[in-house]
Amino acid sequence: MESVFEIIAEPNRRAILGLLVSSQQSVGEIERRLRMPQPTVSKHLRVLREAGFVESQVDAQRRLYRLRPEPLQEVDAWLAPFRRFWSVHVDALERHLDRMEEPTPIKKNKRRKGEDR
Amino acid sequence: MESVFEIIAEPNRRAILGLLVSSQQSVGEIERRLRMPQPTVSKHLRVLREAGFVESQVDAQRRLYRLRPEPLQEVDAWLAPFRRFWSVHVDALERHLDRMEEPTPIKKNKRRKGEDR
DNA sequence: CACGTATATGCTTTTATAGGTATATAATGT
DNA sequence: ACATTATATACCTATAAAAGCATATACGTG
Repeated sequence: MESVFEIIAEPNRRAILGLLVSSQQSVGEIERRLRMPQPTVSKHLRVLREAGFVESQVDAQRRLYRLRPEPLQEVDAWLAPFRRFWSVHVDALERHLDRMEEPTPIKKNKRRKGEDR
Repeated sequence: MESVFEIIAEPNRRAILGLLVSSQQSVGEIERRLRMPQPTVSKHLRVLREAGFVESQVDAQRRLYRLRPEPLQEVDAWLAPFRRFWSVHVDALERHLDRMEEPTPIKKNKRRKGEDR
């Protein structure tokens, strides 16, 4: 499990991260809220911990897990160039739609055979 | 392969998306630039296409693939609550570091056994 | 010290997916 | 019609990882 992307590919792990974003939780709380077997929770928490997504603090027999920002920031950073891409394309779409406002000569269908979408 | 997260978990697919962000490419161009066997490229492109990350346009024997924004925007949307989380925590860290500027009484090590990080 | 509670780990089985190689399909030019 | 180029797909194998269950470890309390 090398990359942060593989870590967040697992739905249960995303659910756990989603829980922890509001506040820290014990393993048992996560177990109850997500209705997930305890070993499953512990195993996913281990993966998340070793990848730096969460850290734990001992509180008697409990372990309180809380979020750490770095790995998700890494995902955020990876998205940066694509954000630029799609803002450009929203602009292009808007310009296109603007042109649609004009008198509207009816166009022929120019789609070619084998082209999708 | 249900979720967008599983799709981008694969490094070759992320590489392909990274290539396409600048401009559309044919399968052969992707193959050469990423030094990836052609069937590998085609298979990953199929996955990406079926998940809506890319679309293709026929150009003679070639197929030109280009990016579509929606699935990555979905990832971006998933990150939103975490962004709020880490901006809060950067603030907290800053306040903490500010306090460190003060006269600095030497503290004892309070870490408990079994606590990580 | 025995017991209950909380969490972690070990083992086994199942499943999904990526890679490799060969081959199929499609379009083009001669 | 045939050869060439470009891309897609089929089949097989290897591998990794998730789930389930049992069990181990750790702490706290009577």
